[in-house]
Amino acid sequence: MAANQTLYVNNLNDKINVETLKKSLREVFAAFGGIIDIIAMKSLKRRGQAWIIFKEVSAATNSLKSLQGFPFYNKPMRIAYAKTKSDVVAKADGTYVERPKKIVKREDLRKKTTNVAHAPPEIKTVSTPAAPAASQKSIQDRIGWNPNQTSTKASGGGGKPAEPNRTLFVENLPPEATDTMLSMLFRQYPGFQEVRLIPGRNVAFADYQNEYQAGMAMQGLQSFEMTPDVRLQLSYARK
DNA sequence: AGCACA
Repeated sequence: MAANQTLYVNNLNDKINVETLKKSLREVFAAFGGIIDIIAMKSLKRRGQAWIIFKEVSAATNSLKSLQGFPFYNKPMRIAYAKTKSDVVAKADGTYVERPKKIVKREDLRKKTTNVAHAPPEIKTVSTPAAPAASQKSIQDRIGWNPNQTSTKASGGGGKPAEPNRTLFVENLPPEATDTMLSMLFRQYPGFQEVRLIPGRNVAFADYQNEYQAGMAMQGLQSFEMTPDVRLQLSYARK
């Protein structure tokens, strides 16, 4: 696909409310350059996808390469260049031509309304503050998702497992893992407080409000497949 | 799976 300053992202978790999804996408992609807009919609045909419109093609290219397969709300992102130019950029180009509005067929309306009734409940968004906004520069320096990790054996620390407590010990992270990346993952679970990445080791600690919530997160994320051959290893932290 | 522009 030809390079484009707009990226097409799919395989997104469609249980996540679009507004929070867009915010989170922005957090992650903004590390690579200026973003003009992010478009995501929740209709049947369009959910699970988003368009990230960058100011520069180079930013699109870099983020495409580095974030391919990035675990985002529990699903690896699939990223490609968008097939066509976004309206905003065409407008700026002067190449924009009005496109005929989509006719909504009665069939589609019917589907839409029936589906509302049977729609699965949305995952409630956890009311934890977003990851502290690190400076543009520092994220840029530190983010880097390398999909070709070789898996390192998680030691588990050896010895007897720690008692359940509110802090999780996270092992087997790719060396380029960042706080932003990890908070994406852990903040989906209620009670999330913060995640601390330990520099130089492929390890982090994730705090929840109590050990019960930590346990839920541990169950949910245990062995999470960061890549086909790298799985997260979670245990309670030793104190 | 699905490439939009509210």
